[in-house]
Amino acid sequence: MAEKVPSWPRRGRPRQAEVARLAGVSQTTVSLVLGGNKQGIALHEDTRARVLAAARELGYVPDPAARRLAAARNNLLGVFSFTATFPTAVEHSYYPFLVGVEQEAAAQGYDLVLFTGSSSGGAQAHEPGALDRVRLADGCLFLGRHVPDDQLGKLVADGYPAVHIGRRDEPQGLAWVGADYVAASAHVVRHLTELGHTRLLFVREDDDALASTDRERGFRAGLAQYGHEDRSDGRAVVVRTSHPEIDITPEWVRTRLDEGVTAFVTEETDSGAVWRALQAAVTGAGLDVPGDLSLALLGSPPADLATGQSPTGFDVPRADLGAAAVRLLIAQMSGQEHEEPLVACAFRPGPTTGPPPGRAPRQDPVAGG
Amino acid sequence: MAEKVPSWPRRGRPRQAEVARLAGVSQTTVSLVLGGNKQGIALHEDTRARVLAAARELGYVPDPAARRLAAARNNLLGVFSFTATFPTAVEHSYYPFLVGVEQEAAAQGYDLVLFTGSSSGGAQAHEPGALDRVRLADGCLFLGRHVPDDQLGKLVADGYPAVHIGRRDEPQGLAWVGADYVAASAHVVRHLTELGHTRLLFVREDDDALASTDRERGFRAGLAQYGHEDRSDGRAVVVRTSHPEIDITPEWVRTRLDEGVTAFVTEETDSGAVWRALQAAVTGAGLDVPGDLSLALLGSPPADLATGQSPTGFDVPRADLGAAAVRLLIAQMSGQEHEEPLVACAFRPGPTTGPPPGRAPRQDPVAGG
DNA sequence: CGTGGGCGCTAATGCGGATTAGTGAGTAAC
DNA sequence: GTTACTCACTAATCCGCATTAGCGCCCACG
Repeated sequence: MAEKVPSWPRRGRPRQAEVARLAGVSQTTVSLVLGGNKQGIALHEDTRARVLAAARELGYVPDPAARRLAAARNNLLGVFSFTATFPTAVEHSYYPFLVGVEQEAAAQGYDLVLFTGSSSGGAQAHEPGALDRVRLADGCLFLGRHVPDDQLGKLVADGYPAVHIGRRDEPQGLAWVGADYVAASAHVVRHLTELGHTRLLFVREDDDALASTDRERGFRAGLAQYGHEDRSDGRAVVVRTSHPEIDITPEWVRTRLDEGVTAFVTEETDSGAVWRALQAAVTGAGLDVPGDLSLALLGSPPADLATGQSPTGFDVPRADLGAAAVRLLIAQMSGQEHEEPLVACAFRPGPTTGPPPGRAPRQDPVAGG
Repeated sequence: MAEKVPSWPRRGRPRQAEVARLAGVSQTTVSLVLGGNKQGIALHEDTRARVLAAARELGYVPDPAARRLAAARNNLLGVFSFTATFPTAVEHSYYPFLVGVEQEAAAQGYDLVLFTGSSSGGAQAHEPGALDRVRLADGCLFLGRHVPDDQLGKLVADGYPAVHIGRRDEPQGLAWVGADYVAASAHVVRHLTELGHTRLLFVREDDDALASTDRERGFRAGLAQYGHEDRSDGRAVVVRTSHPEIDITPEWVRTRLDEGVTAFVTEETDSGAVWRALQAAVTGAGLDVPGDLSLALLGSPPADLATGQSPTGFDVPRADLGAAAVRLLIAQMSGQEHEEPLVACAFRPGPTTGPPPGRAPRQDPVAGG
């Protein structure tokens, strides 16, 4: 009869038992010696040396699986995203986050496990139980808004360490890290104010993502803080549009300018539609930026427009967010309390803003700055 | 006395034993049901259902380490790169490969474990044993030329499933997948031949990377195959330069043209120096492409020049390579023999090639095509 | 009315290493 | 010459799961 011979592990790689035999000691002793004997058990120096020699001679390497089984942890952090983590379409890529995640994870001695919504032989993330796979890791990071609430909630309720990248309210108790859009947006308002602008207009798409809402809040807060409130005459400071390419025409822009608006602020979105429309309209109207008006973008321009110099605005520190998420997750795993979940965005000076027409930039610092 | 309670794992994560208790069966039965009962042991359908329900309710997920220890598989594929997997500098990014790796792995029901050279609490990849971490996964993909040979060789010798992305000779017996530069380069020669070019010049940097060597081989093979051999008068068909920006001047290009060269072929490199120099020289000489001469690039242009339309040449199918690597790895894990390790490059028509000056493109297919 | 044979399920064991509770030998103390 | 302790090391267990041998039970067959 054929011997039953396991395909892989039995080949070559020596066990502690083999080392023990060669050194003339027990497996326990080998484990002790190679494990550094943290429990301080008395061991003769000669024995130690013999074991070490034997291990070296056989080329012993511990089996990580066995080690982790015994140690009850695997030094693995999960990263789960509903969509492919590495989509072909670059604009939806999580890559920038992963840069930070990987660095921080590596620094903390963790490896990463990538779970994708479509993995596990066709199981989709919305199927019940699809998220359970992540339990394989010591803790898990979640990206994207499509992760199903109920399943995530269950993990959290079980006390499984989980951190969402991006602000998220839904599953109660879910930890998250997010960019401080409010402060960053207010900063842009401050910048424009310092340049001398007195009437700013925020143009946003008509959806209610938290990221959009936060930016609007920051914009309004900035207006209030930097003294735009009193100059307002009741006209809207924020406009919404669901069809930027239709609504935002050269005429529309001209009309706004006639009303006294000198600076337009808009936000980064998946499509970048508003930013595109605004640029097209301004160009179409034959206007000069920043000569005739200033433009600011709360976030980064769409990838396909990112070739030249970026417009004034701020950068979402995606790598920092990833790193912060890892730190928060690890803190959570070791039972520590939350760190600060908000990460500051970096203000980005740019060529699209300048003093309003016929006005020199203010030299004095704005109040409340 | 205080109960002995391990910090994390005992929390939340259910064991088969818990599932068994809930379902009112033994741990063995749970293992059988969840493991797909490959041994064909008779199990009542009701029992099966109860176990499944219990497992779902508890959110059971197998411990990969335990699974691996007991059965030697955990549906995890490793991805190891010496440098950070997500480097900040995009040009060295493994991203394109990962796109394919992730897709194929997901399709095959595997999750990915990312190992990095700098992980594991500061252990560096050149330290002995640094690569052993990958043994947690069922098999591992390796990227980059800096993976230490000796350690990789040891894994391979141990029969650990490993596949290198990119051709690699060094550790004996290491499987790899690579792009078929030879065929693709020959194809470019064919294309130029069909356009009517009779004297082609291959300009390459002075290094001996396998990728470069293969392209030259393909170029030469193409010359032979498409009938350039007999038209040769002994002049070099390949030139090497270690300082492209110095050697390749407008005058140099003019001289080559005077010698009868009508098409220049060069290759993708990290820096893209030859391609840059060639473009600069052609522009400097006031020559028109493809009116006065044709240019072809064996690979992709450097990222910063990739804005417009890409030159004639071919694309390295990085995503396909990643996917092929996964397939090869899985085949290896299941004991099957090697698949074809070479992946075809896609010929990329482009605006930089056309008929040579004063000559209409050939209408008849070339011989041997 | 044995008994052979599914059927449905479980006890027992092992994977490789970490940990805990000892065990035996030697020495010191009373 | 017991008792008391150290010292140096090991037997036994456990981690979580997969696998194997085998145990009752019920039915059919002779």
